[in-house]
Amino acid sequence: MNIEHFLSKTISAAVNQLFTLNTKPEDVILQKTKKEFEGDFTLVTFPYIKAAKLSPEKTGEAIGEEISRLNSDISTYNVVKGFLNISLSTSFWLKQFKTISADAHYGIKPANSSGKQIMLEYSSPNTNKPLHLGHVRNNLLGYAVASILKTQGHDVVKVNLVNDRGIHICKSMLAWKLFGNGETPESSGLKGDHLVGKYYVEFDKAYKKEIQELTSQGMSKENAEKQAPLMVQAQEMLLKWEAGDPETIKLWKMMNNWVYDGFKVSYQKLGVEFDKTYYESNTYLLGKEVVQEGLEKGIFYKKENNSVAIDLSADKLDEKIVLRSDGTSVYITQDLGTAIERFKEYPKTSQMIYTVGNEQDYHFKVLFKILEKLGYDWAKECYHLSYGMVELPEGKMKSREGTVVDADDLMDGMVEAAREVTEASGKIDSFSQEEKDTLFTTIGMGALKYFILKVDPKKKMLFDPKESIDLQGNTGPFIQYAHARIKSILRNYNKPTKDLVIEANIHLHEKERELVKLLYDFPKVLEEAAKTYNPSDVANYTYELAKLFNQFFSECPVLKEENNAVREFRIKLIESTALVIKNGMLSLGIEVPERM
RNA sequence: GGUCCGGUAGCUCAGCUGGAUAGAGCAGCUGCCUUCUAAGCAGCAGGCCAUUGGUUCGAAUCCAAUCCGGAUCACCA
Repeated sequence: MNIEHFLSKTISAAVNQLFTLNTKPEDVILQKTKKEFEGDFTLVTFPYIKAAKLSPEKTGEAIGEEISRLNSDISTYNVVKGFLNISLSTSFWLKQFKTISADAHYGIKPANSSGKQIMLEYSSPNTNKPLHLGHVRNNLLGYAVASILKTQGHDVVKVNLVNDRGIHICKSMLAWKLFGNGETPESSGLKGDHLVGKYYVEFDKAYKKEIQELTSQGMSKENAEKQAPLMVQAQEMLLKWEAGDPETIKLWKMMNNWVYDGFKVSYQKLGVEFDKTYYESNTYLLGKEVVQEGLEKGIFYKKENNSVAIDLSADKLDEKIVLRSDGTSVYITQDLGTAIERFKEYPKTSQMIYTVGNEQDYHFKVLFKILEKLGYDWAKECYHLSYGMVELPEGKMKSREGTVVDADDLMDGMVEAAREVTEASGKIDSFSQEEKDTLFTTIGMGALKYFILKVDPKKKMLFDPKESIDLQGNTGPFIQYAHARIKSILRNYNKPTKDLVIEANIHLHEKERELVKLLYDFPKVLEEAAKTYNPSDVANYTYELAKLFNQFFSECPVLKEENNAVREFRIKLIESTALVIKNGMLSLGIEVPERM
């Protein structure tokens, strides 16, 4: 039921006949007719005027006449300069809509029906600090892309790779040991991840002070950074950890568990989840065999100092070290090992997607290239879902310096803002307290999620904490509101809608026709978003649909419509609209309320 | 310096596989609630699409150069 395709066929047949051309249907470029003009689809006639030996207008007329003759679904056409605007008949659109409204899963393919399994990694936090706005973008983006891929029938395995080891955790541990006085989440009343983050900041403050003292004594900045007692101690702690020192491991486990307790709460508020969680403490040694394998295949080479490297200069990626001279792994070694391990663990997986910020673009180019050179055929299916940084008006966020927008604060603030607006409206006075709280969360989180997801992932985005996220206009709550309005009408109707018949001979209001046309686009939008890993397509589409519904709502009565056939069509129309809004939003990880 | 990404209304963003008069929202100004939810609708105002050249019947969109901003080029992760 691809309309463009069958129109293209008609058009190519027409131009081939008229102008003795050999155009294929896929060469015909159709676009949606702009709002200011009458029509459903537009053909630009310039490409044909040469063969036609006619003016653009006459060419358009000729094609229009011929396709109307060939295809009875084309009701009228008009020509404006070099543009042929084609209108399909109302009965044709109603036929399309009948199919749409009969499909309870319109646009959504059955679970696991594609036969393709995709592993998608996202979130991947460090355990030395709480989540901030940057992580929020990562989590929401990863979860949304996973959901969108699921609408295409793919089996998506969501994985988290927790960075639970390394020097940064040792910094928090050391600071807690030195300055913490045994403080715990219970004793401080702080959420575990926030408590650990507090000591990460403490470390940095004390460390900076040490550096300053040393440099004022005449030491170079570089040396001071290395020789500051705190840094030396942190390094020692890391060595102890790697050696399995019981006391260090005990401290590490305790503090990491505080963090996990905290993350659990944040993840739940964000509404994200994972099928599998990996920990770097288990994977950081992986990849050494891979290096051996690469050496044997001659893909890697040993340098004089015993480190192992690969030359990627032919691919414009320079030389890259894959093993240090002391034989230990670098970051990319782990990633190589982990990737290979995962494909062994999930043999059905044919693609791996990494949701990681664009500051690591280079890293992933190198990673995929090495995997390819090692001969893993799935390497070309690996994809770096690279997203832009979230910036504040004063620039990048820095955890160490505390210039971050905390994820928990942000979420709580949004829910609170939703509460204020909702209570002021007085529309939910009959709700129970529990229903109210759920609604505030739905709206507040809807606003936050939509705000982030409507922006093209590739682009960096700006967030100004002084200007709170809007609840009006192009926002999540605007879309949620349209859904709630429809549900309200359907509640008032209070009868089953299943047996309502869509009559073929009703006249369509302009907004009704637009709604049908826009609903028709939904499956393509999801498909495209899945193909390009871009939730913003779905977000923008859903907003367009909600806006169009609001226009329809103010111009067309539903329950008060006196003509039976029209009224019943409208009920079906808004029912499908609500379903598409809901499924569009759910594919972004955003809930829609029945009432608000 | 090399590579990559970006520069569209006062602000935040769409549009970028070339097509008609460049779109939304916010902020500002006007109207519209005794009628299915006004978190809404209708309207006004706001633009040398960074600059310059090129390709084309046609360029915000493609190409080149320049300017501005950011990222990256570790035996860090």
